[in-house]
This record gives sequence, C-alpha cells and structure tokens, in this order.
Amino acid sequence: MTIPVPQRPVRVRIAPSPTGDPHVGTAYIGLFNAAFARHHGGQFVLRIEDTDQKRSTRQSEEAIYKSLRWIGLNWDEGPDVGGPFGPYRQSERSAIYQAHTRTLIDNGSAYRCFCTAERLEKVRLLQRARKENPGYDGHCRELPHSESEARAAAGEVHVVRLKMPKDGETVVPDALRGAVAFDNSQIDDQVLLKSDGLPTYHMANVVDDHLMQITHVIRAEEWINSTPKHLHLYEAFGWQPPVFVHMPLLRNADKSKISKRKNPTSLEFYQRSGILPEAMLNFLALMGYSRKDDQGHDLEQFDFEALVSDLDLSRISLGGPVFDLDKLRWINGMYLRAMPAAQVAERTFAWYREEDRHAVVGQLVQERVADLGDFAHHAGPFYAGTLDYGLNARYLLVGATSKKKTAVRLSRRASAAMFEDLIARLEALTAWQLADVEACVRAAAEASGAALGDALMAVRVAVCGRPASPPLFESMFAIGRAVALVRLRQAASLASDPRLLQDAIAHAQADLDATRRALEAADLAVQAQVPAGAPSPAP
RNA sequence: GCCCCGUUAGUCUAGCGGUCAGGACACGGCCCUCUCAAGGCUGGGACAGGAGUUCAAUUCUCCUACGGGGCACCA
Repeated sequence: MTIPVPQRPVRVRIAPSPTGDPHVGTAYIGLFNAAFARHHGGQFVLRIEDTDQKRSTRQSEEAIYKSLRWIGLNWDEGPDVGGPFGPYRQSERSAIYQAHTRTLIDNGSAYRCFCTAERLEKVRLLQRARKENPGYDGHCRELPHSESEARAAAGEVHVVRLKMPKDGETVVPDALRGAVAFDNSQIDDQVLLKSDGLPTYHMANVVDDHLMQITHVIRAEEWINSTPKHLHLYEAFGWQPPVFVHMPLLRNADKSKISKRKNPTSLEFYQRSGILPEAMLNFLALMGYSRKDDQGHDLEQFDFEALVSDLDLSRISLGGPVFDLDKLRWINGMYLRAMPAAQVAERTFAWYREEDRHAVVGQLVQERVADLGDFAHHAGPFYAGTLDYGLNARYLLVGATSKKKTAVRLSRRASAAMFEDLIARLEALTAWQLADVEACVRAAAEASGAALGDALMAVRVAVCGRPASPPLFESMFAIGRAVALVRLRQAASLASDPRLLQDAIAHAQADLDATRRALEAADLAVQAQVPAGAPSPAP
C-alpha cells in the first residue's frame, strides 16, 4: 500500500500537549512527520495543544522546544517561530473554536448538553451495573432549539456535543492498515466544547488541521479509535479530511504502552545521560522502520538525511516496538566510535559544558577534593543516567543500616512507598527549585515515619548511588529533575521487588567474595615462597 | 464488558506464494590482546495454534489464542 499524496503541498504536524517532561514518543512521531514533510518538500508544523488548562504549563512547552531541537528536529511553523497559519498555541485560538462550534450547532451537527458531572457519573454507574457500554445517554440530544438557545442565553453551564449517527458504520481509511470499520452505535456523542469554553482535543484538532491545511495526520495508534469522530466532524463542516497514518505505539519491555514508570521517557534524561542526539534519532527511526545496505542486509546506522531520501511510510511495521535501552546504548557507542578521535573528546567536553549544573557541582565537590583529579570521582553521579547500586542497594531499605537504637526500619514495601510518595511530590512541582526539592524530600521523609536521617540516606543512595555524597538536596537539585526521577523510580522498583533487590546485592557480594578469595590466595602464595628456616609469620 | 489494531528468536527487524527464513542488539564460544573495550570468526535461538485457498504457504482468507490500544468536560 502506498501513501496517497494529494496535489497540494504536503503539510504535516505534531501536536504535543505541554503537560510534562518532553516525551520520547513525541520525538518518535515528530521524526516521521518531519522526514515525511522533507521527503515531499512540504512543511512540518509544531502546534501546542494546551487546551487542558489544569495540566499545561509554559515550562513544559519550553522544554519540548528544547528537547526537539536537541534531537535535531526543526519545524517550519510553530508558536516560537511563527508562520502564516498562527497562532499555533490552541489556548490562543478559543474564538476560532467557538465560532466553529456555533456553526455546528446551527447546522444541526452538534448540540448543547446541560447535564451535570454528577448526572453523567450516575449514568455511567448505571450502565456499568447493567453491563452496557459506557457513554453519553443522549439526554440533551433532542432538546428543542429554542430551549437550548434560551438556557444558554440565560448563562446556564453547558458543553457542546457532536451528534453522532446512531446506526450505520464509519470507515476510517488508514494509510497503513487499509479500511478500518467502526459501528456508529459504538461511538459516543463526544464533547467538543468544554464548559470552560475551550475545545476538547477532537474539536481543536480537526479545526486546526483544516485551517492549517494539514494534508497528512501522522500520529500514534492510540488515536485510531477516535478517528470516526474526527471524520464526522470533517463531514459536518463539509471539509475534506486529511490522509490518516497511525503509527505503532512505543512499548515497555512488557509490551504495554511506553510509560515513565517502566522506562525513562523524558528526552532530557537521555540528553543528560550522554546519549548523542543523532544516535537517539537513529534509534527512534529503527522503531518500526528499516533500511537496507548494499548486501540487502538491514542497515543499522543512518542519519536523518538518509531517512528522508528513501522514506516510505507504508513500510512501517505495525507491531509495537519495545524500547530497548541496550540497543540505544549500542548505537550510541557506534556513533562515538565512528567519529574522529579528537571529536569524541570535543563532543564530551561540549556536553559537560552545555550542562547547567557546573556552578552547583563545583561548589558541592570543592570541599571534598584534594586535587583536580578527585573531581571526576565525586562528580560522577552528576553526569550520568541510571546507576548501578551494587552492594549499596541495601541502603534503599529505609533504616535497615541505621546504627541508632531507636531507628525505625521500614519494610521493602514501606521503603518503596516512600520513594513513590517522593516521586509524586517531585512530579507535582512546576519548577525545579532547590527549596522545593528540599521541601518534597523532607515531606516524604516525614510521611514515611522513619527518622529523617534514615530516610534521607535511602534517598541519597537512590539518587547518588552511594551512601557518601555531597549534601542531598543540593545534589538532587544539580542532578536535575529528569535524571533524579528516573533514579528514584529505579530505586522504587528495586525496593518493591525482592528478587531484583536480592539479585543486585548478591551480584555485588559475589564480586566482593571473589576479591577476598583472590587476596587470600595471594597471601598463601606469599607464605609458600617464604624460604625454609625463616621464622613463620605470626598466626 | 464492548470495539479496534497487532502477532517472524528475549529484543529491533528483512521477507511481500517456491528462501538453507537474512541482518542487528543481547547471550555463549574462539581469535586478537598487558587489562577492559572495540574488532573478527562462530554457536544456540523465530514464522502463536488450527482450518481453508493453492501444485506449493511465514507470505492470501477465516477461526482461536495471546499481546496491545480505545471506550473522559486528558490529550
């Protein structure tokens, strides 16, 4: 199957929601969008979907720009670079959506719904009890036009819903999967305009994609089920829908949709771990796509330009690819090895230099170094991704190694819960400020019920990998949100899984034992060489 | 529960009716080597199962199983 390309210029977009750390999934979809646009000489648009006022933040938006640029993606139009179809931030387009919603109400494709959240909740509960499909029951669907207008005019709180056909089916032409049919009876009367006057994803998406003249919607597979709604919106407006291409979802090792619980998903984490952006991009390209070398074998190494030149989206494989850190690291190493030697050092120093933590790290390490060479030892944890806890994993159990008689020793579960609590607190922070980080750690420590020092030790080892480190709060602050969170999640899963924890400790212990045996053997060897007649060493 | 998508080794993939089912990561062995890497060689390891179509199915169709996704005033 080939991807249809209309006569007009190809225009594609990514539409990330600025609600958290810049996600590898965004970069993944962005990569194929950007490559597709370039391949066809079209434009690649970045649109910010910040209609969820509760969760969207400006920091997150900035972080998205930074990370996408880091990985080498450039957009032709977007909130930060402008363009002829702006504004590119949905929160600045409310009037547009409201006007369009109005036309849908007027032409009978949508209707106002005055149902309260409580009523909807009740309906859902009832439906579940009766084992029916959850969905809106159509209570306000047939309200007379005059009543609807009057109640709205009176200022009654309401949403606007799409009037989906009750029967028949809607066929989604997916460029990779062919025709995908959905029974209309399965499809809910989707809310288009929320009671706060802002549109939902579905509405904003369709309106923007049309107004921005998007020709191909290349997005993640999780959207395929809502595409019938989008198709009906296009129809209701009398617009021509774009070509839909649903990409497979990146997966965790257990095949579930990739998540920060089970994988580092923040692009910042990879940047701070010393992954090269071109290696990351290459790795992402390999997820579902492949190219051939001269001998017809799979080609592992290629850059963006190469991807652009022979891109054929219809060759995307549809099984959800597992995000394999081992392979990422291998690719990264391959890139490093392929560089001129001088460049490796150059890139490394540049990477150190572009980091924002030097001042803090220098200060923290200063008191502990006797010579310049000591820096690397003490600063190690500040310039790394995940850590190997080894024998130190035992400190991850709160209080377990405490020398205080009164120490409160937390169970594995309770220790893991303390980490989870801390993670939740840190995730809730809108900015990464020293004082806030400290407050979070102190609060989590206190909530755990353990002595402050014991809880801090567990956090210290989780974040720094060692029981001896510069002051914890400053260290966490310098290590940064992305890396600190990944390490805490790693610690949490280690603490909650007895097998993992034991393995980690047993592994390190085995190394230690081997060393001890080697030393003993060496001692014996020395004794054996003692010449006859010499006094034997004291026992 | 209902709907949709998917299924080649632990993982990423090639394959598009006839192949010794190819490559890569990871894993094991050997070589190289002062160590560790890197590199070279090499080994084990896959078409989820069952029907059908066909002279011939990994490849086409259907069923089953398994995996995933969706069913919000989140995107």
